[in-house]
Amino acid sequence: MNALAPLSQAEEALVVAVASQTQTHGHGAELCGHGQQPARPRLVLSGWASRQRELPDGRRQIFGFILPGDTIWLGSRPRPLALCATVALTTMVTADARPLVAALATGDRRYAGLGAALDAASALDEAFLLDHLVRIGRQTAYERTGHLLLEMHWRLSLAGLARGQRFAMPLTQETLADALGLSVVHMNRTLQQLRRERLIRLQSGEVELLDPYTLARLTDFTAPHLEKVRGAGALVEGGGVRAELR
Amino acid sequence: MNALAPLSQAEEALVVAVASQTQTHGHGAELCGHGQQPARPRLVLSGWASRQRELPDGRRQIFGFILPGDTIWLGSRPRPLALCATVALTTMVTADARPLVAALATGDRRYAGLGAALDAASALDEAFLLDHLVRIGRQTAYERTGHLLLEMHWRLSLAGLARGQRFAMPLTQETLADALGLSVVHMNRTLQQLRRERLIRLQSGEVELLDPYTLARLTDFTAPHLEKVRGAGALVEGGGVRAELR
DNA sequence: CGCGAGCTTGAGGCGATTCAACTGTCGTGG
DNA sequence: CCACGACAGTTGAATCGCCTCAAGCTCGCG
Repeated sequence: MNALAPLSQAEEALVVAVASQTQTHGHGAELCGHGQQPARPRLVLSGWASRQRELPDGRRQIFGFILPGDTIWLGSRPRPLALCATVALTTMVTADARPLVAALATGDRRYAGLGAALDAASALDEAFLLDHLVRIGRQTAYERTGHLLLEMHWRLSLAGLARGQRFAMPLTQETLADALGLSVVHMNRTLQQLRRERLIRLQSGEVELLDPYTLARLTDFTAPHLEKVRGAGALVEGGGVRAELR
Repeated sequence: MNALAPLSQAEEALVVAVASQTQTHGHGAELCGHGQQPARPRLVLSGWASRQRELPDGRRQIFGFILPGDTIWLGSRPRPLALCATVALTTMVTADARPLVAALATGDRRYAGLGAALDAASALDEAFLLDHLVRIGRQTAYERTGHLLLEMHWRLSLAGLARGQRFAMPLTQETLADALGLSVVHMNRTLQQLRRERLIRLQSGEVELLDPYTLARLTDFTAPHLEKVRGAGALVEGGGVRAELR
């Protein structure tokens, strides 16, 4: 989170304090039903979730993934993306984030960094949504898949959860397919093609990008511009204090 | 706009005043380049625009359409959707909306309705983005097309720009195709199928929904819930004072 | 050991794309 | 007044990307 805006000591302390009050969600648990407000705002400490919608006949579209370090339902106002069905894809550990909301609500300027970080996160969410639309609307299965993997790597790197070009990716091919608008079978074949061309390694829930630059060129991937997302304010890259996420 | 939140007389007066200072944009004009801030916030009085992104090889994805009554770049903070390339699809007339921004910036409670309407509009924008993702990711060409037409009708009705089941739809099939992730040729054939099955009429820029209920069922369309979008505050449906848009 | 979930593979088919040509309707200018 | 080009829409034919159905595989786990 301090990669999105520099946090003061007071703010970091607050985050660490919040992280002591945890809750565990099993695989498949609904963190938020479609439409109604979720139980309470949460900070994700570990595990992956998806925001999604299902059609009456069973088709599913995943809007995006929630990764460790992300927040759920922490915006200043209700937003459709935050209100849609949110489902745990792995077992997850989350923390009750009400203290963060309370701190922000005071309007205390000591927590300005926190507010900036949340605004940046919300802007990033929206940017990912646009990328996702381009992927699904105008890219081939091959491009979509590579592009999504690069995005995941970028996000996890920002959160300090990637080791070089490798990262844990606990999603099934069915889940990836539902995110990318593909069938499971074609998802499988597409991943195999990426492996065959030595662009990725993928086994037992771990991805390695073997040639990220080529992959980025092939899939037209460019990393988000953090400066834009941060707005005019915070410009300093955050330090390394995120032990609470590991 | 007062369909999204009840506006006071002062607010309506402000909107009308703004609408006197107009500017005309030709077909194809860029209202906002990709990435950088647009010249200034604007209120659309007539004409359609699209928010879009283009890939280096020429493929184009349209994120959504901007209709008369919509605002451009009026949010409280920079948001990726508002920052992406915005192009006039017809000739447009827009008004300089800086007075509205100024009024909001005063924090004056007399302009609370205006703020609520803009928040609601922004939430609606995001909701449309999610619908768009489902369309493109998980619906057939036939479903996508019908669904989009229903959405357009709903939006135009809200703005008082539909006459019953009929409305002006000044988009080319190429534009529709780029929104729905289809080729022009297939867009054409899909529209013909909808006509053949007597679900729509479409000629010389005017659409008529011949059987909206069947169409909604076939395409899994449900109108947005205005109450949710409005937040807890404004609940009263707006009146009819929108002469400035006609 | 047997079961289930996820992954893999083949075969066949449909939906959507591409290429290419043709039509109709404008507005323009000779 | 008509020739002209530009543009949107339409149509046919061939092709391909992706889907569906179906079966077999692998692995972890009770």
